[in-house]
Amino acid sequence: MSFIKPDVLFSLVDCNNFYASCERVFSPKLEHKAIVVLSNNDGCIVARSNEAKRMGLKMGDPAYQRKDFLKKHEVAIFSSNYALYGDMSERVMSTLAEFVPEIEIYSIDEAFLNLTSLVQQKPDKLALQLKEIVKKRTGIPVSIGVAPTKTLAKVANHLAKRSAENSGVLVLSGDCQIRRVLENFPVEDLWGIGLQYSKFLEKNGIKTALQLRNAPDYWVKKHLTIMGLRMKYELQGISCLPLEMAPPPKKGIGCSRTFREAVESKEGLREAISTFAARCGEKLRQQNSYSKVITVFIRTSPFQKGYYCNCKVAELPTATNYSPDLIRYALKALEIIYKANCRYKKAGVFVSDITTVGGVQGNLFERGDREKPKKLMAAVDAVNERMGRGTLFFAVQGIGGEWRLKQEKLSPCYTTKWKDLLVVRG
DNA sequence: TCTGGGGTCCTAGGACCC
DNA sequence: TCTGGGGTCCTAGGACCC
Repeated sequence: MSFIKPDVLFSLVDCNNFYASCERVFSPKLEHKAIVVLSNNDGCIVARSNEAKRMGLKMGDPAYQRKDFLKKHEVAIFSSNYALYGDMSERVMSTLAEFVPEIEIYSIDEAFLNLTSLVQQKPDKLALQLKEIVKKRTGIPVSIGVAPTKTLAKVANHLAKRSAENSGVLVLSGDCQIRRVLENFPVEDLWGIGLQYSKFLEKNGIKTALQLRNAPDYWVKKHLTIMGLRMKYELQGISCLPLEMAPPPKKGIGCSRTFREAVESKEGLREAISTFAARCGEKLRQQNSYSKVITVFIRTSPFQKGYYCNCKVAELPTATNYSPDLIRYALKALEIIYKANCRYKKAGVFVSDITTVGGVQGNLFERGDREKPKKLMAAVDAVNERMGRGTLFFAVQGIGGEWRLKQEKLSPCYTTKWKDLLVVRG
């Protein structure tokens, strides 16, 4: 029995080792060299070039535990440079969009494409062309999987990446081929199967994607929820997950950081919390929405004795995206949960109960001009957009401070700062 | 000494309404 | 024909993704 509708064709384009590849684009001497990129505060390894993967470096390895190893093997180390990666991502995505109008930008380094209307050409040829043009224009290597559903396109992509012989492109078509592939595909590598589910499935004798595909509907739904059932159908070639071309507005927005050094003073925390609240405001304004609930949390290191973690959820009198308001209420919340003599290592601010511009509830007791704060924020955002984030900020956010990021191995912002522009010598 | 950050969705269970 | 507490909202918690 075949469920395959040959007229629908999804593709997943995934940048190979994205952060590491971005760094390599601007340092060609790193070609064929091992590269790792670290998380904020140079904490953990979050990206690795193939060479680094082959050395046994793992995603999430704490950097300090690997310091000697990295040095000994002359691994190139970078702090995360999100300005660079974000800009490179835009270049990759706009290149793809130029050739395939139906595109869903799924993450900073992945996009789903709908190739259905483009398969006058053979899909494998088309995918290969896309891969080449992206590499040529941006310098970023990508892998491409093509299949009748998103979940199968993920499978195809996974295999394309791992086998050199299909040159980074794999088209899955026909139920026979799909079954053959799924029979050898570990269930834990499926999109939507994490550690807990894979342990559970293993215990129940399900080790391959094909076994999951063949499990009874009611059993899958009972234990893996409706999401699991959808996944099962998708593995059968029945598309349940449509392409989402316009990202829906976020339902919650947050900003949190681990501090470079522990913070004990209330003043230090006030700076950090103000900065996070202001950032939440920026993000809200970016998607034209307002929030009515703000949550503040602070915590000490969970790896140390005397762990303290607390949060305060506060309802705002009226939905807002005005940074001074958000800062004011966040600091009020901080007062309630702050405990002296703690070495705080992390803090954050979340905003939720988000409404769109038109949905704001007025407040009877609200005073003053509604337009003025709006104009002020628009002006601040415009300056920061042009001159770089943090050019204009509120005094309470402070400058310096032990909580700010450690980024000792930061590469230049080659594509977003004039002063960092790459200089080519003849 | 040193261990990231930002999201999504689903379900169960309780409160409350009729 | 079958003849039963049902429906809605909210929250906490747990799974997942990159």
